[in-house]
Amino acid sequence: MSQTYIADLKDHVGKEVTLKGWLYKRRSSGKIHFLVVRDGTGLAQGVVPKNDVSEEVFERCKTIAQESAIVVRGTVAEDDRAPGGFELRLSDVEVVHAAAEYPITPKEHSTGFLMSHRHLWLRSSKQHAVLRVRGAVIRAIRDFFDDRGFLLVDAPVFTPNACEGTTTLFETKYFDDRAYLTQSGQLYMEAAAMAHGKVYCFGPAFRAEKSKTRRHLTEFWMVEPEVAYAELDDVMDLAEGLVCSIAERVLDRCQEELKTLERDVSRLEAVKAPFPRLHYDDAVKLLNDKGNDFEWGGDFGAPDETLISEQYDRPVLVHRFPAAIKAFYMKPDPENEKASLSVDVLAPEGYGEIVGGGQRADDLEFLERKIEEHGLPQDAFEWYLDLRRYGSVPHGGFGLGLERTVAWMCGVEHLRECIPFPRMLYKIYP
RNA sequence: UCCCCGAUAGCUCAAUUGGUAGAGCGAGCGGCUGUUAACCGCUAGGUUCGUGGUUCGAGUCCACGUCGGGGAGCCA
Repeated sequence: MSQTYIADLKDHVGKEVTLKGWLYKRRSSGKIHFLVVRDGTGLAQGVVPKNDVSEEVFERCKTIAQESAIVVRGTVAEDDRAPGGFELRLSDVEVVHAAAEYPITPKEHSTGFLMSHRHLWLRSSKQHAVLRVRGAVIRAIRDFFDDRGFLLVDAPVFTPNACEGTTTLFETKYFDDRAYLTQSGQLYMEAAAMAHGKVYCFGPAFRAEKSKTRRHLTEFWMVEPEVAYAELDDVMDLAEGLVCSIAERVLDRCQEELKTLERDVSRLEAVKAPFPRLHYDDAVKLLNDKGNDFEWGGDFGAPDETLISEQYDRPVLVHRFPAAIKAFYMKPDPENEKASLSVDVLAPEGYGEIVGGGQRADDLEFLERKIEEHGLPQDAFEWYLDLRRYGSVPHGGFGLGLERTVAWMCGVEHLRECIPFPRMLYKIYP
C-alpha cells in the first residue's frame, strides 16, 4: 500500500492519499467525526461525515482510542480550520492496533509525571518540535565546521584521568583497573589539532555534579572545536560565527516547530554578529553598578550571568577571567598574569553559559607547574605534555553545550526536554 | 552537599477550627453535521506516600523515612 507523509500533503491537494500513523485526538458529534492523525512528520485532520462512509467505518471511528495506530484514506483539501492547514475527507479508516487507555491527556500534567512517561511524552507536539530543532541544530553545527575545513575527530568516552576537576567524574571498572567517563574531549582535540590543524569532536560528556537545577544534566552533548595557531580573538570569532550560524539555520528550517513552541522568533532574529565583547574587569564594574555585590576574582553565579546578559539583545562574550577560577591549561593574559585568555558566551533571556573556551597554555614549564599546583598526577598527563615538547604552537578552542543551545532556540525552560532521554541526578528511567 | 515547597481518584487539584472524601479532565454509556483543551447528561473509579506518635476522633497536628518539584554552589 502506498503511503503519503503529512509533511507532503501540500503536493497532493485534491488527490486521494493514504496516511499511516496514530490517532492524536478525536472529536465527535452525532453525524461527524474529526480524527487528528499524526505520522511523525506533522498533524492532519481527517473528517468523517456519516453520509460519506459505510456504517461500519463510521461506528468504528466512534471507539478509536487516543494513540491507536491507524491507516486512513481520503481526499486532501486545504482548510484553515484544520491543525496543520490540511484536512482529509476520509473514505476509509483502518485500525492497525487499538491502544490501551493513554496516560498523557490533552490536559495539564506535572513534570515528574511526564518525565516518568518520557518514552510516550516524545509523541506530544511540543516535545516532537524540540527534537526536530535539536536535529537541525546538530546539522547546523556539523555543516558549519565541515564547510570551514575542520575534521571531525571522535574523542574517547573512557578516559584514564580528569580533564579539570576530579570530584565530578563518573567512575567505572575497566578490567582490573579504573576508568572515568569523559567530561570533555578537549585534551584529545589539542593532540588532533597538532595533526590536522582544525578539528572538532561532537559527543556526550558526563559530569557527576549533584546539580538539581533546570540547567544541568549528568549526560549532555558538547561540540568542541580546537584550532592550531588560533589566539583568543580567533576563538571568539569562531564561537560567534557558530552561534550565528545555528540561529540562522533554525530560523530557516524550523518555522513550523518554532510556531508549535510559541517561540518569539524576533529574539532569534536579533542573533547577528558582532556580539558585544565584555572584558571580565568591565563585567565586574557592570555588576557593581547594577547593585550586585561582586569582587574581582570570583566566578559569576546564575543571577550575575542573567544580569549581564539582560543588558544585550544578543549573546555576549565575556573574556579574560581570573586564572584562579579557570582550568590549569588556560594561557595567562600577557597583560595581567592573574587573568587568563579565556572566554564564555552567555546566551540572552537567562539561558546562561552556552560556550566556554579560550587559548591554551603552550609552554611546557608553565603547564608542569600548573599540574602540580592543581594536585593532578603528572604521569597521567605526560602524553599531553608531549604536545608542548614536539612543535608546540599557540592554539585554542571551546566547548558549546548542545542542550543549552537547543533550550535557548526553542525557548524551553528545562534542559531535560532538549535531549531525548535525559539523565539527571538520581534519575535514569526510562 | 545545603535551603525552600509538595505527596488525596488514571491525571490536575480542592476539602473552613482536627469531626463520615469532592470537582474538572480522562475512561464507560447516551445525545449532538465543522469541532479546535469541543459541548450537554448519566455511571464507575479512594489503603489520602510509608512507619510510628498525640487525640474520643487525623487527609489535616508532631517525628522519622521515601519519592517528586524549585533554587544555591559547580558547570556546558
